[in-house]
Amino acid sequence: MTTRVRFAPSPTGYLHIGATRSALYNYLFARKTGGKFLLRIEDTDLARSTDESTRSILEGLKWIGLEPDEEIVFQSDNAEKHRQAAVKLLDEGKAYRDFTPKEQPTDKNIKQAIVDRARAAHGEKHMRDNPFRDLSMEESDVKANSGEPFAIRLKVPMEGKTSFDDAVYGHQERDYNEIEDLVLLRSDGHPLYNLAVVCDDIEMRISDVIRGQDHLTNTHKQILLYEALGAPVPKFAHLPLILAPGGKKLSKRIHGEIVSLTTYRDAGFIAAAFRNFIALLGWSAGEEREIYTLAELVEKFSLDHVHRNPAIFNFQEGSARHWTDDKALWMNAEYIRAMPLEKLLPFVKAELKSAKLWREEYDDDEKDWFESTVDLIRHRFFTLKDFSNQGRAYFSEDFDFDLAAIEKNLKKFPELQNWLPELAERFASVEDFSHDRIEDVVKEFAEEKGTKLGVIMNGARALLTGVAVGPSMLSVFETLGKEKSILRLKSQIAWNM
RNA sequence: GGCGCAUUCGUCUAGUGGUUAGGACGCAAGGUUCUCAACCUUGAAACAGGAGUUCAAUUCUCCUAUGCGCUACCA
Repeated sequence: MTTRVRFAPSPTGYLHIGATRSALYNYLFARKTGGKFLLRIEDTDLARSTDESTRSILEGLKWIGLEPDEEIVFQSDNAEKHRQAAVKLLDEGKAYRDFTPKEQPTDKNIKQAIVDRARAAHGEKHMRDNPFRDLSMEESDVKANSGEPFAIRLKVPMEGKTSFDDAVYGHQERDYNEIEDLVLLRSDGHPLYNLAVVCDDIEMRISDVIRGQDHLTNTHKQILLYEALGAPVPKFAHLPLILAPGGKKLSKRIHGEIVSLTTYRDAGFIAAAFRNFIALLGWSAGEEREIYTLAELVEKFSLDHVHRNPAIFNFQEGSARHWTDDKALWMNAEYIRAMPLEKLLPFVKAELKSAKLWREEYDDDEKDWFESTVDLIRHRFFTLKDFSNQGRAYFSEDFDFDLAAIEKNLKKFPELQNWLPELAERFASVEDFSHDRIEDVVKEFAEEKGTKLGVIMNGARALLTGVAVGPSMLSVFETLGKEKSILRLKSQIAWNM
C-alpha cells in the first residue's frame, strides 16, 4: 500500500511556521516513501475561517515548495458525509442523542472556564453519567420527533482502553474512563472536529497521520471513531511543538508576524534556506552539517529522528539584528553567498524589480556586468532585501547615505572634500579603468597626499556606496565604472548632509 | 484539579553504562584587509535537582521541580 499523508491546516490565520514544519515533514515522509502528499483545508469553523487565510496558506506552501499531489480537499464540502456518518453510528447504537440543553459559555475565556469546571469536578467526574446515554431508541426517537434539540455523542465503552504506537512518542495508552463521550454532531447539526477529521482521513485513505503534538491525546478519541466506523486505523506520528523564547507558546496574537511564513518570504528569505532551517527544528539527520538540499532532506528524513521535546524558535523582539532566529538568518546568508550564481540571479532580479531598480539591460547588454556585480556584493548580504537596500548604490544613482558612515569616513577627514574630486580628475585620464590600474592610481595618490590608503578608500566607499561596509573599493570602482566613479567622487551631496 | 509528554551549552542539536560530552548559530578575542556583518584561528558556554541500580550513570529506574499539551455542542 502506498503511503498517503496530509497536511490539514485550519484557515483561521496565516500559515504558522510550526504548521509549515508539519507540512514539510509530511512532504518529506511522502517523498521518502514514494507516497502522496495531500492538502486538506479544515474550514468547518465557519465563524473563524476566511478565504483570505486559505489563500495565504496556499501561497505560503507554494513559496516553500510544498504543493499537494492531488486536488485540495475542503472539509466543509464534506459536512453532509460527516452528518451521515454520525447518523449511521446512531442507527447502529454506537452513538446516542444527548438532549441536554447546550451550555452557553458564560466566560469570554473558554479555556479558563474548562479548567475551572474540571477543577470543580476534582477529577472525579464520571464520564458515562449522561442520562441520555442509555435511553431506549424508541424514547429517543419520540423526543427527537417532538422537536427537542439534541447533539449526537459517541458511546465510549464502559471499560477498556485505547492504545497506539506513535512513531515519535512511542506507545500511548488511555483508559476509556478518561475519555468523555465526545460530541460528534452539534445540536444545530454541525459536525465537530474529531468526526470530520476521521471521516476525511478515511475517505482520503490516509495511511499515516503526521501532525502536531497538541493532537496526541485527541488521537485516542479518533481511534475510537475509526473503530466505531469500522475503518482501519492509520499510523500516527506526533511532532513536538515549536515554542517562543522562554518556552512559551508561539502565537500570532502575542508574537505577531514573526510566526507567519509569508513574513520570511517578504523579508527576502530564499525558500530553500528557510525550508532547510525549519527542517532542522526538531529533527536531525545525526550528522555534523546543516546545509541540505531538498533531495538530501528527503533522502535523510526519518520519523525516528524527530525529537520529543519542543524546539524554541529563538528571536529578540525589537532587535533589528536578531529580529528572527539567528540561525535562520545565517542560513539564508549562507545560501545567498554559496548557491550557484545562476540560481541566485532570478531572485535578485525579482527583488530589484519590486524595488523598481531593475533595468532590461541587465538581461541584455549589461548581463555580464549585472552578474559580476551580484557576485561581488552577495557575500556580505543576509537577505534578498539587501540587494535593494545596502546594494542600492550599485543599481541606481538615487541611494541613501548612512549618516554614521559619512561622519566616520568622510567628515572626519575634511581634506577629502577636495581630495576625492581631485582623484576623480586622475581617473579621468586613466585609459584602462581596471582593478590593477586603479590600484596604482589610488596608491600613488595617497602617497602624494601623505595619507593612509584607508582614508581614501573608506571615504570613497561612503561617497560611492552610501555605506561603510562593502567589497574592496578597487572592485567597487571597477564595477561602477569610470564614469559613475568620477561623478560620485565629485558629488557634494553627502558633504552637505 | 485530572491525564499525558518533555528536560544535553543562550538557541538548534550529536552522543555513549567508562568520551577531554562533539558540531552549528549567536557571543568574545586575535589574525587578515582600504571597511565589514565576509574569511581564518582561538575562547567562554550544557547533561534540571535528588535518590536508587551498578565497579562505573549524562546514558537505566523512581521521586521532585519546571515547561508544554489535552481536558469544548473550538480546530
